[in-house]
Amino acid sequence: MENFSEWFHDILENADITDSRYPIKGMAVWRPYGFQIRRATLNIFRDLMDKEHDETLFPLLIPEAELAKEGIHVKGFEDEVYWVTHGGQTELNEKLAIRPTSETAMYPMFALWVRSHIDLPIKQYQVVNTFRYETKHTRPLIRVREITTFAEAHTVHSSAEEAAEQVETGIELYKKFFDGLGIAYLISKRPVWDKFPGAEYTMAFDTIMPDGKTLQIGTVHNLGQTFAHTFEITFENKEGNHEYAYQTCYGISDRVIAAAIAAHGDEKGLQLPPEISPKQITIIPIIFKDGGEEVMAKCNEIKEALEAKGIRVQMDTRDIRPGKKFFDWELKGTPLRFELGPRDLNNNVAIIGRRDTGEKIEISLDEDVAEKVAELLAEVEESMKANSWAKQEEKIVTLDSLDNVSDIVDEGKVVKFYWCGDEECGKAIEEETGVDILGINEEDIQTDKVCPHCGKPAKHLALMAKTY
RNA sequence: GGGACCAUAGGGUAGCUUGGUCGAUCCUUUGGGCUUUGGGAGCCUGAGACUCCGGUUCAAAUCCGGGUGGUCCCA
Repeated sequence: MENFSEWFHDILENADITDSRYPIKGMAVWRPYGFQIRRATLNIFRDLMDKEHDETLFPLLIPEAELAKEGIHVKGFEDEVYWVTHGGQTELNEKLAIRPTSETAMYPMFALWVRSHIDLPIKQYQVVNTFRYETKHTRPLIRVREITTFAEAHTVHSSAEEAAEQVETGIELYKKFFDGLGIAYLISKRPVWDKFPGAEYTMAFDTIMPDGKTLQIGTVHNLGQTFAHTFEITFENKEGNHEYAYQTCYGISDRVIAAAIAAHGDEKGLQLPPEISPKQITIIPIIFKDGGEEVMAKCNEIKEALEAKGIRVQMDTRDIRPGKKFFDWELKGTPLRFELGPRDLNNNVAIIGRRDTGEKIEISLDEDVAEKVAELLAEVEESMKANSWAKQEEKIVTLDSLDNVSDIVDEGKVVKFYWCGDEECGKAIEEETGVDILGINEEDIQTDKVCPHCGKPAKHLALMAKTY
């Protein structure tokens, strides 16, 4: 994968995931195959979220007055908001913003819903599309003007402690989610100058793309009482006093799918973790002029046995040569392939091919094929995950000096270094090296090391990288 | 925020410098037909493009201006 950008662009097109030729910059069509991947991904996500939250749906449009209420927040988004100004030919009295994110849509409602500590906590999420007028060059799934899959959770609590705990819960949820997709990640606390506009602090998940640039794939924000003050979200506590609520919010987006594609893909194409692959195994009957019926009959029997076990299976009966089918399904990333031809039938065996290792495994037809496939799927999943983490490990270097950091990052590395944590020092580092500080990877560490930039005692282990 | 480059069938390209030979090249894709089928099949026969608007000119895929879209670099 010499040129990741090019590879990524081609794979979206060739594997029928999205079509970015839609005539609006930064907006693309989810094609059926891609949509199935997206749906499977969301199914996993919803299963996780539903244990902790209620799913809701808020309107797409936000009155200008609400959006403008929270000054710091609006400043972070004002240059990228789309506005609805007309209804038909009539100019609206008040402009309506198309949500860039939903805090200002949700929180006025939270203010109505929260009266007493009994009403707390509120934990809700929604999966919606959001719009941002990106001015930088857009990239499908990574930097888009319509984020088609914006999964945002918002919580309200009666104490700062509880909100802080919720941040940890959010992090744990996302860990499980990314683990399920076999995506390796780095967790860091974003520098103060890079936190979510209006948040007290931001915890972020980044994954390292094949070219060494990092991609932010999830964030968890502790909002403190900032928005509660702005939107008057107050509750009566047990003592009968009115108090401002504490909030968190956290979200993931289309980028998760980009990360899954990038984490596992190779020269042959896509490689999907069994969890999100629309089909987990493809049966390819090898048919000659004679003896086709027996092969088909056996394939159908196997298909039913696999379905009975809850395995997502398809049979490719197209009238083309088997080799073409192999290439097609390797490109589309199906984890396993099942081949059966007359020769196999005579020997009472079949071949299972693994997409991840390329291995061809001969199995006896007397075996419990469905059981064997289920085992293999589990193995593939584990091995893809391990592989992804191993690749990430190779790309991280720990440095004592930042002298060559720019060159090292250009070689596709992510840098760990001991840092004092000071804002001015951090900004100076970014300025002088041209590399971003992702954030603090490990806090309050005990070390004799000093900050390589300012020489003060190091307090944290921080991460630096080129970012998407 | 600043800059560079690019736009030809569904995808990838040749042609543009020096306007006419373009009725536009090749690969892929694709409809129909026959033979095939254990790693991208072969033959026959069809289909499919000069990004948009304006300008220069006897003549524009080719030159000029702008729009839109794309790619990349720097902050």
